[in-house]
Amino acid sequence: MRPRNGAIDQKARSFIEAARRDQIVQAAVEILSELGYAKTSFARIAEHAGISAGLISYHFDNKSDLFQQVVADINALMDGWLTEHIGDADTYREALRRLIEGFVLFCDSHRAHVLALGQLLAGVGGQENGELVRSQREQSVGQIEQMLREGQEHGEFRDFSPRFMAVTLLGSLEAIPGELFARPGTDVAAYAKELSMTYDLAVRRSRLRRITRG
Amino acid sequence: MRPRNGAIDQKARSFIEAARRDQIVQAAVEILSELGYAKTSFARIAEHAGISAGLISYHFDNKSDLFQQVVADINALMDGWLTEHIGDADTYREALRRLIEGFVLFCDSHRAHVLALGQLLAGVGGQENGELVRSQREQSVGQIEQMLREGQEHGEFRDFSPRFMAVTLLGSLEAIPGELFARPGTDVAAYAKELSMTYDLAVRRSRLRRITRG
DNA sequence: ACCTGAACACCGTTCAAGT
DNA sequence: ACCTGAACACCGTTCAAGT
Repeated sequence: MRPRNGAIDQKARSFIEAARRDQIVQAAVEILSELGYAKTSFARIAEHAGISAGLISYHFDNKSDLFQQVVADINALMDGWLTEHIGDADTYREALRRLIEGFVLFCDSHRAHVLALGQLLAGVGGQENGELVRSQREQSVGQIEQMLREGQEHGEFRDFSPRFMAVTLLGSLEAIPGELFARPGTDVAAYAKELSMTYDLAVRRSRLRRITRG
Repeated sequence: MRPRNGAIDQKARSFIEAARRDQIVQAAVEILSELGYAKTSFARIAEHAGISAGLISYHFDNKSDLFQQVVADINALMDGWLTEHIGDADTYREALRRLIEGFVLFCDSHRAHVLALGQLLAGVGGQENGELVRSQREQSVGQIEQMLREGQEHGEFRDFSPRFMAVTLLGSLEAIPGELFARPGTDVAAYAKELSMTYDLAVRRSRLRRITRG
């Protein structure tokens, strides 16, 4: 029958199927970033990719399935970028700095991807629509949360709710694509420095209580 | 002391037209918050309001016009709430604290409104779609930016780009509705305290340099 | 297996027609 | 002025039919 399409678990796909899915996702990213969510349709994606609209439905269960794959692919790209950027930081404080500055640089150098992602992350109200999108976001929160918690356990960060701080930081990060779009001339390096410094001030132990170190 | 909230250019409207528009906006808020953006259609809004779908098009130029009115109305509601909550704060530091905690409380006590807003703020990529939505956001950024700049001029805050910090803070604030939706049992009062403390740490002058204080 | 194009139900918008 | 319901072009999805 038809290929099983569940977005997340990588089912074994034929060479041509994998290629088609990549092609469609790529076209979706470009249309989303150029025309925005409202004007993004299967017809336009298909036209841009030089295929029929029906073929998209053949390779993806539905619109939501396609968009979830888009989000997953961009997240994977970003994850690789950030992992490489964080590298072997000696301290959690340094890792946090690199995470933040790395994210800003990623936004700057992948504007189309990050704009498309912004179009899709949207809200969290729709129940069935963004099920997997929400779980992707939950994963991002979880990764940041864990880094913050470990930093606390190593005595580098002050006492705060890691969950709360992860949500707060992620909010600040997700505001960046919109800002770069609204003000394309933004000094990205300066923005990155300001953001990492701001969160360094927000999470560090107070001077008075910082006794032990290293 | 607060900037005027230009709540959309109020065209002279008849009593019945104003009532209909309010009714339609109200229905849109409920459908958006309950079903999410994807499932929100004129047909469903009209059914929920007990009118024909054509009547919505009669009172609003188009879908975008309706949604912009929804955003404007919710923003006006929030603006009133925050203005009252900030009140006559003695210092900018205190005003910032009240702004942040007031916003968290607003999100908690107006979940439907704030969820609907989250569905609409979405991305910034679509060119014609969210024109006024973007300008509303720009206005929010501008108001926060001005408060931060004045706080700097009064020597209460450290040296940072007010524009950058406003965008960063607004990002953290806009992450709240999603978090309250994802974790309805969140301790809202504690969240508010953590957030205001976090930004207090982020913007205050360093202990060493804080000499004068009026 | 892979892909197209027609068919279907639904969408936002328009508009002739009613009050 | 206010409102309806039919008509229109477009949407996502399905599916018979082609390779």
